[in-house]
Amino acid sequence: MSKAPIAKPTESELEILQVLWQHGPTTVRFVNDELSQKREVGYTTTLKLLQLMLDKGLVLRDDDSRTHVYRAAVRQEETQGMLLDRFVEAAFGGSAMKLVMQALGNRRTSKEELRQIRTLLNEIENDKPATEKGGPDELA
Amino acid sequence: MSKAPIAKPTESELEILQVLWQHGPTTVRFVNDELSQKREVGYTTTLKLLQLMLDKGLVLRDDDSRTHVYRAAVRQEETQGMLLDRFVEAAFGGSAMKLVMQALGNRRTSKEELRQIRTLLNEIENDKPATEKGGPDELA
DNA sequence: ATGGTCGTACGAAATAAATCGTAGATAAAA
DNA sequence: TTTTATCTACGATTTATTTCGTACGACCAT
Repeated sequence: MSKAPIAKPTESELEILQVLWQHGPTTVRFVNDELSQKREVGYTTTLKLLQLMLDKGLVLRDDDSRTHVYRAAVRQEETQGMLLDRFVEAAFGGSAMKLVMQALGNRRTSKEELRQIRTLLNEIENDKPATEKGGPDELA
Repeated sequence: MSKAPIAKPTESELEILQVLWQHGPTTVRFVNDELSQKREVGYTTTLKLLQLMLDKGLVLRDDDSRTHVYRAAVRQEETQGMLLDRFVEAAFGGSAMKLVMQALGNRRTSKEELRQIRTLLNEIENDKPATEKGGPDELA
């Protein structure tokens, strides 16, 4: 199990990763179009970001054709978990509980969501392998 | 409505706020000592940070005596909530559910904590019925 | 008083992150 | 073929954040 020290993506990089996670391998143009729906971003800015991310190992690219195709090199869950750890530490003094309480307390949560959480709680309490880490390994 | 647009604290500023929230009004020296327990920080660095935070309105200070006393100007829950919103948006594409699931799933949570959450879930379900707010719904 | 300590103020350097302009190659259109 | 559009590379700038040096005044113990 190689635990490669994943670089922490910056906010902009995370935006890009979201696009790649959601849409799969794609071009700079596509990513830029996606980002542009939310805010104004120059094409070369997105390009530069992707190039930096390539250096950092956050993405991989296929440059067979002139128009390169980028894809995420880090898993969504893994990355989110890492960011969550840092965030909990930074904003909630390390208490994941407080975060959860706040997230649940100050938000409208649907019955269905509450049910899901109860189910999860049961799984955790029953020492179940709670998280199905399985999943197809289609990265890297 | 005094909805003063609270400035988003940076990571370092947040560290300082944590100290102020936890210990109440205190001096630069004390804050710096606290921070120094985790990592190396110069005294004037902490001082400068606090001065910048004063400008931003994140803290207030009593400079009656030579040794100034700083205190948080923003409330903990409010600030954490704001940061949480941003974080959920940036890292989890807006889905607080996913965040909670991940926070609960990937962590060893004590029985006591689980109990607290159940209690909270009950409160939410009874006291404050989940309001189906008509905002942009995230897919959970 | 006077030397040493502790405090604030503040400019500025060091670092990190995001943005953009321009050059040059390739492809597609006219 | 000439022109126009598209793409990558990459330096440079801008902006945000963090860090620190230095000056200088106040306090304290001798």
